[in-house]
Amino acid sequence: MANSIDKAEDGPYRSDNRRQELMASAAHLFNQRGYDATSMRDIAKEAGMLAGSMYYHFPSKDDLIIATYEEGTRLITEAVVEAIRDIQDPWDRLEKAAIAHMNTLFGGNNFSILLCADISRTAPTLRIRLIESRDSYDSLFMDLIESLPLPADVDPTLLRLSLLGSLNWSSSWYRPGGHSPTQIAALFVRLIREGLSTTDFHSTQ
Amino acid sequence: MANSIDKAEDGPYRSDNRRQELMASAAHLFNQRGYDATSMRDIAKEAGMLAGSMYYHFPSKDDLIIATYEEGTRLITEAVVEAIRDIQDPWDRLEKAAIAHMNTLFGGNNFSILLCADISRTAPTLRIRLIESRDSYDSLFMDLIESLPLPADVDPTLLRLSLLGSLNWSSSWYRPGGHSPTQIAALFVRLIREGLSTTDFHSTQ
DNA sequence: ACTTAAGGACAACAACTGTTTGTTAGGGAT
DNA sequence: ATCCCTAACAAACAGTTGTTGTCCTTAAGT
Repeated sequence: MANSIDKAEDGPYRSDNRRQELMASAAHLFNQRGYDATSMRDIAKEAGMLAGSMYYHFPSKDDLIIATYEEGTRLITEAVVEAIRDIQDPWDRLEKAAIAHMNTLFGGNNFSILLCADISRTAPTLRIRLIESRDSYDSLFMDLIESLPLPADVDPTLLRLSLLGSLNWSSSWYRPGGHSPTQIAALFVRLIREGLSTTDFHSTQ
Repeated sequence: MANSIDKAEDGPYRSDNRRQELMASAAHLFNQRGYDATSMRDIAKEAGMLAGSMYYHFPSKDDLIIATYEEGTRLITEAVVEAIRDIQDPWDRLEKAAIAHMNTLFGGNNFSILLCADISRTAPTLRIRLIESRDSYDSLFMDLIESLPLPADVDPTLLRLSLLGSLNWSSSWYRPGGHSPTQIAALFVRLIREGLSTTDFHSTQ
């Protein structure tokens, strides 16, 4: 299951092709230092090759960035879709989705968490491609939220932005050892579902 | 009121000192392109001087970054403190604080919105200084949240992170013309206060 | 065993990075 | 009228950036 990732397209590849390792190294460093602060030489060094050699696999740094980012959306989309497959209740679906979202972000895969980085300050050409990729994932949450029984005066888009804001912002403060990703996601969904009113109406569960 | 900003410390300055313009140009570009993608020459050009000349005002790029960032925390702290001064009710105080927060972010000052940029991927030396500055602002919200009547099973820290996550994430999607900063802030506070339960218990106000 | 292309090493590129240097025009106080 | 210091210019610094071309090695197909 590890040797067919992302070679969906075509072409003959040798068994010692290191495209995957390259992407993993890139994702790791992008997370650690950000896109700009990570040089092609840094990535190559971590992957055990020279900078110029990477241009066999990726025509430019931007293409490498896009590839890792899209791998991130692919993985997290897969996880969320799987998590809500058999759930019917709209609120439950949202909760399971949020939990899968968080567990994927902090579950060891270095790709999905790239989605949490703010891309609004990157170069326009690159940004457009990344936004495109993320939008397809966001629409998944949009559907979940529009399935909720909402008060008429609440904009579902604003609601999605609030939830995803809370969840994604966690990438800047989450550290293993405290609350688990599952706990965090469950609380954040509970917040927008029940609020914090201590009137005893909602103190159960 | 515009000529005494940030010259609180000491020293004789000439009336044509352009430190302020320099900081404004820097903040503008930092917001637009991010720290790394903004070169000293870019900033100097926007301010109408040469790169080397900036080193009279700031000993390094990091110092310039820190100065603009701290100006941002100063301004937003001022706005929030002012907004909650005469409010007593804990929930009202939180709401007014969130509203002041958002209005300052998008109110035209180019400094405060720097607080919304994710700094977890910047160079460690710089990051420490920025975190220090932001923590002092965050503690303001921590106090507001700890004053709320909270259920025992809700971690106030997690609550603060959820709210500030929602609010700050808006810097990546907010555009004038849609919902106002005030509306957005009010909704986000209402969410964690009442939730979205459509059981009619909380549909008043 | 031979051929071919995949995969990568290596060196060099021009452009750009933050920073430093030496120097100078001019405002402010004496 | 003098002198100091602010504020900026202009040019250069050494290092790093993404990228490219050329060359070599090696795995796979026949």
